[in-house]
Amino acid sequence: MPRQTLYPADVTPSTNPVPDSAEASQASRQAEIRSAAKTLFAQRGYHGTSMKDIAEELGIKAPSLYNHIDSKQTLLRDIMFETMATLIASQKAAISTTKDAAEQVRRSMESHVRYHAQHRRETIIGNTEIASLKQPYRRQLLEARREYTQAWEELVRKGVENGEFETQSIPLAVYAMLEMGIGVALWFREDGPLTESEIAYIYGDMALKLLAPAPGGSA
Amino acid sequence: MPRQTLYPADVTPSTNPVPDSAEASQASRQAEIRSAAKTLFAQRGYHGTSMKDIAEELGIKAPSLYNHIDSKQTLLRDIMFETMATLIASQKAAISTTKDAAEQVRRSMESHVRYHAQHRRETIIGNTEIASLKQPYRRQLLEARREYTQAWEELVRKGVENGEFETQSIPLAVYAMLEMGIGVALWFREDGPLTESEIAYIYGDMALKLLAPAPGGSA
DNA sequence: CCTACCGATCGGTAGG
DNA sequence: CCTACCGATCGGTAGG
Repeated sequence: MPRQTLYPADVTPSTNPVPDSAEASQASRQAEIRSAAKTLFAQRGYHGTSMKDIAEELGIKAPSLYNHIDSKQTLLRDIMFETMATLIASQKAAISTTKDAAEQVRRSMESHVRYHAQHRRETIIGNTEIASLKQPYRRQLLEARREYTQAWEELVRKGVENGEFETQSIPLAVYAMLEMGIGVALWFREDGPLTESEIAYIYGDMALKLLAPAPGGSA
Repeated sequence: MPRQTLYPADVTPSTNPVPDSAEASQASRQAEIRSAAKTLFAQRGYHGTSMKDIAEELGIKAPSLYNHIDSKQTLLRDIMFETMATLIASQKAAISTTKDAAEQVRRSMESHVRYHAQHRRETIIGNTEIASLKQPYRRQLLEARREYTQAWEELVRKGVENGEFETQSIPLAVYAMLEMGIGVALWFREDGPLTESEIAYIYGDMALKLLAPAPGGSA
């Protein structure tokens, strides 16, 4: 929807493997705008960032942005939806290669933590700017979040039913695990004392400890 | 600093146990403004809320607010600092009544969760509007946060040293515990399926599970 | 507590 | 991609 091409969506010229240069530069300019917006929205907030700020980041004037995007609001919307879609897809990929609940939780947590370590700007925007997203987009985004949470709850429920896990509350355990992983985005530094992989592993371990059955057993 | 009285700070008339009515209504009006600001900042964000919005909540015009407050920025600052001070004080109170590390962690977590369940607006503002806080206040607030985090780390370190706890990383375990408790503010509802006390207890348990030594022992 | 008002800035459009 | 410009709104002040 945000992408402007010379063709309507149903007549995309799929025969040309190399996009013509006008189209390519349009797309790359959009990517540059989106990246500048991510940096500034994360730093100053949506309402704290002006279109002029974004334009200056690219060395152009604010009105020129509108040759590439529809509005400030669609810029925010596209950033937030892309983020949720990527997160959901990465979890699906992570759990597809095993059937064991504990292993699925470990891989989900590692994927979750890696995503948030790699997408710090997007995470900050996602946590901070939900209120800045107008309807119906806000509702739709919360639905996408709900979908993600529910996938986690089903995973944990499966493990509880087969005795691998034990918890006083499945939803609370899931909220706790998701929230602690999101928090990684707030402090992770690529040049920090721990690598992304080390952190992902430790968080995977913590998730399993949270769900571990009591030593004595419950039966 | 935000409080306006008829007297300079060093000649407050402490002999009068009942504040005179002008002073009292000044103070209560300030409290009303701060409460309206908390609600709106949490809902729409700092930059998304205008002084006119806040004034309308009280049925007055925007310029009248300036009889009670210095600026929009000091309003935000006071909200955020009050929040951190309360949180730190409540943890100190929570750990003062026992010396056992596990029990201190449990009580800290319960206190942490209760605070965030009870102060949802303040938590949202605290997580969302750090960037809106100008220097030197932003720096000072982050220092206060650091103080809180360090108190937790010392608690956990003590438990690790005496063998009550086991973790691959003290700071990561602390970040995880703090973040999961903060998250309670995002979904807690007073009329929800679990009471604040039930949630606090479950989170206390989760904190201890996170720090539990492996069943086999490490020595 | 109000009205009247300030300069600054906002997102966005027109038109080239 | 630009300049010129729009109406709207912002935080805050003056003065009563």
